[in-house]
Amino acid sequence: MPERGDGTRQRLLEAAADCFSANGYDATGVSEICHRAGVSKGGFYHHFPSKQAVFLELLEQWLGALEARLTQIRDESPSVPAALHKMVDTFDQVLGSARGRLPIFFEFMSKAQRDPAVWAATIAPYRRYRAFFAEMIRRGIAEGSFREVDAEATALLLVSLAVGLILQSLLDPQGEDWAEKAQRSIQLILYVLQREGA
Amino acid sequence: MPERGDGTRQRLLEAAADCFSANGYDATGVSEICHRAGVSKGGFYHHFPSKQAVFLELLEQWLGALEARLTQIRDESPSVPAALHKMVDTFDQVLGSARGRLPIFFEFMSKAQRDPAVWAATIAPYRRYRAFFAEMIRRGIAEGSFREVDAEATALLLVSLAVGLILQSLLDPQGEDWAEKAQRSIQLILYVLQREGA
DNA sequence: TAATAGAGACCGACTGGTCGGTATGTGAGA
DNA sequence: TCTCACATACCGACCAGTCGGTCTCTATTA
Repeated sequence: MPERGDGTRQRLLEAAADCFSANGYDATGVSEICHRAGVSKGGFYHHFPSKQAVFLELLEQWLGALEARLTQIRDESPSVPAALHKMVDTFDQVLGSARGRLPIFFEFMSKAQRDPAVWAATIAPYRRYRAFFAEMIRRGIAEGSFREVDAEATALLLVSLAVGLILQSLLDPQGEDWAEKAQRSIQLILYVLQREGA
Repeated sequence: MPERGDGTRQRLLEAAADCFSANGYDATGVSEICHRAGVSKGGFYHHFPSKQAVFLELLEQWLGALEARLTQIRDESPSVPAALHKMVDTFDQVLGSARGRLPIFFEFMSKAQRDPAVWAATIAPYRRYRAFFAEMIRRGIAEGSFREVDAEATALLLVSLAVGLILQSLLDPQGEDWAEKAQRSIQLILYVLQREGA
């Protein structure tokens, strides 16, 4: 049962996400968020202690959703390579559906450099991602899909590649078919992982 | 022959770079830059039309220097794989020496999303990087070091990897030995490129 | 059931301070 | 004396956060 103020709170969060995406954190005023949500300034500060609190909550939502999606794909896939491929397949979905929201990503990174609170909120899930993929690699080795590679190093490679691709696709959205590029790159990596090489 | 005001201008640029690195673009006030440079606000606006102009000039300097360094390494190396390895070797140098300055990187990206001027200044050199590496790959194929891969796709892979590694090393500086990780990753890629695989 | 008291939701004017940028002044060199 | 390189003082806009107050819903009591 939704509490009385939950709708307002949610509207504020969504409005904030829109504004931050469109204009960036610093350039977005609290009053702008309020206007968009149809809430007064007082209402805003009733629900959130500060502008940054909204920012952090959005960060948590976003990273959490991504992790949930990845976990879901992993659990639905028959094998580790299949799961990785599936993740790449949804790459452009992720990019497409959240296109407008992704620019906040940079904002997070940028802020994380300076603000310990943001840093903690960013680095923790990020390390979980690395651990998540390392675990996948280990599983792949166990199930016989992969050679006996260094799981941590390979996970780092995968995450780096993903991060780099996302970053570039953000920077230059219509420059390339990013999903296809991602597809190719991951295939190359998988090829190396799977083969019995020297 | 240095003009009368060149020293001041340079001091302003350096002060701005320091401030932007330490606190970010938005959080840095023009007066802060002026104070650090020992110049008045009038002096600042005598040399630069706006705060953004300084930002753009720094961006240009930074990207240009990186490109020059890469070109130098390429021209000094006996073969393409050697050049790539050398570039990776200097990876931690780049990270280390410019550690403090690199966070502006995010700022650039962040701003490039919204500001056409910054976008243009960012995307142009970035595309040159991709072309630069594609050309290197092609050269590697010509000299017999590499298999006949898709040069553009491989260049994208390399750049993505580099970007991803840089980004992560910025986010989590003392988490890993990033130079070594980079080393490993690039070796993996080179291994694939060089071998005569199926 | 009706009156009442209180708590949480929300309003919007206001504040204290900051910041980018400008207008004007000034001293030194040509 | 004229110009260039800078200094000083200042403006107007803006913005995060505050504060006193109102409205509405709910729980209690008579």
